[in-house]
Amino acid sequence: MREGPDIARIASLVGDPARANMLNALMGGTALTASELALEAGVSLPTASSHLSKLMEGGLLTLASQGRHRYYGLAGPQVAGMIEAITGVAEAVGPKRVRPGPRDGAMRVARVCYDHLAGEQAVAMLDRLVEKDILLRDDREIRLGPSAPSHFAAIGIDVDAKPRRPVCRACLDWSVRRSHLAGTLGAAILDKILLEKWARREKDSRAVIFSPPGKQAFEKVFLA
Amino acid sequence: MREGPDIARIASLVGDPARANMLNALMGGTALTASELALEAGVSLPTASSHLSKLMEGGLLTLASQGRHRYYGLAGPQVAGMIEAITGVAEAVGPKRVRPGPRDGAMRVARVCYDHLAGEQAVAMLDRLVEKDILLRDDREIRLGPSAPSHFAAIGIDVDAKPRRPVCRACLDWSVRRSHLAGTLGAAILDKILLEKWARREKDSRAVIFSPPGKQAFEKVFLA
DNA sequence: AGAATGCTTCGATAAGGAACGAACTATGCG
DNA sequence: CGCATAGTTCGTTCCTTATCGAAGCATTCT
Repeated sequence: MREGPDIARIASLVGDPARANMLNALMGGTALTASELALEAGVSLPTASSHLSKLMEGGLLTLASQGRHRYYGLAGPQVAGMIEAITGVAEAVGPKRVRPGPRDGAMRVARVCYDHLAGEQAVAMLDRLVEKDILLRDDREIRLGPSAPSHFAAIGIDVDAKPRRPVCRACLDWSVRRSHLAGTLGAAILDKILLEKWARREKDSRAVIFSPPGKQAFEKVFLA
Repeated sequence: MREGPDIARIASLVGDPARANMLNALMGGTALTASELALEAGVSLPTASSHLSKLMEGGLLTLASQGRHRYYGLAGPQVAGMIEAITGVAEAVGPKRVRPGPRDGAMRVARVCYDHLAGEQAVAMLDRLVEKDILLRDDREIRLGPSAPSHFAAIGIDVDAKPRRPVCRACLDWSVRRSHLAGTLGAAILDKILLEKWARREKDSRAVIFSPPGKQAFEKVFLA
């Protein structure tokens, strides 16, 4: 009965269906209000509020107050990674509650993971960027290559601004068991994809659907 | 309230303190009996048994019956990875319940992760093996290099036997945020380390303590 | 100021599940 | 064959916690 980090505390926070639904919704990357999360989890507003304060106290969420709106979001990439890991196990072990339909297929191809793109497309993109030495990877560490600033500047992404968060980070992909690109650069690329309307977010899902021309444009820029 | 994989179910299995302690104990890699796990979790035998059947039903454990002994073990590397991910969050978020003492330091340097070595030593080892082209890594995928068979044969490890489980696999390290070597090769190397008595397992802990000559020998073989 | 929205706190209820002792099954030993 | 050890099942008790309605704050709009 040794005392390590309190893993049961964290796991039990995720272990409630209502809270799990909320966290899952937040994996979409956008911060949501208490009412939206209540709807998402299928509980009343007071109940949701209670859950949210527990998640806050547990350090899994961050809160941004804007006037009378209070936006809840995942506390960070590490939390998002944990949720993906649990999802992976649930997926593998689960009694195939949903047969792999077209929606699951879409999730496998491309989905939002917290604030960046995940799925086969994202894995392929990272591979190609590394192959072209635009990014340099050494294990989990990913660094910008010499040609990165000009390459990304050409598509309107500034990688020179140095924010608190790392620019590049590898994030593990449960569907493909490979890594894809996270960090501010990963987030910026997802922004770009949605801004250019190369793809749209599936309503009420983390799936990202590329339009045929959008896919071509994406591949031209990132997989060429 | 969309229906994905049942993440709450899995998380709530880990979310009970008794079960969390059991899983944590099993992260040591050796399968344990119900009585041992009961002791570990600080509960009575019937209680432990009940928890164990829940974990079994949830697909998190495997059971190997040997006579009147029933050995429980983690269901696989994916489950182990999930536990490490949750541990990482708990560690980061946790109210520093235990100040980083010598034991924590040891865990950071080298520890057992399921069936292979983790920690700074393990990360350094993988880096070096890749650097020497004995292993080839491309993202999470790790393959054997041409010189691998002879190199490992020299220290009594046969990498040509092809079992079901992959020979090489990257496993994420919460203490260092980098990957170390898992898979059958990772397991074989840990075996080797313990067999040669280069290091000993800390009693009741996942920490692995190298003796001064053992550390030299290890570095000569794997970090040279 | 007054009304309306967004959210949290309070209080009561109810359900789930963790705990243990006792009884039961199964394997191994003399 | 009996006794001991390892483990599961059963039944009961008890505590935790999820839930919602009603009431209370806070912020914005008119």
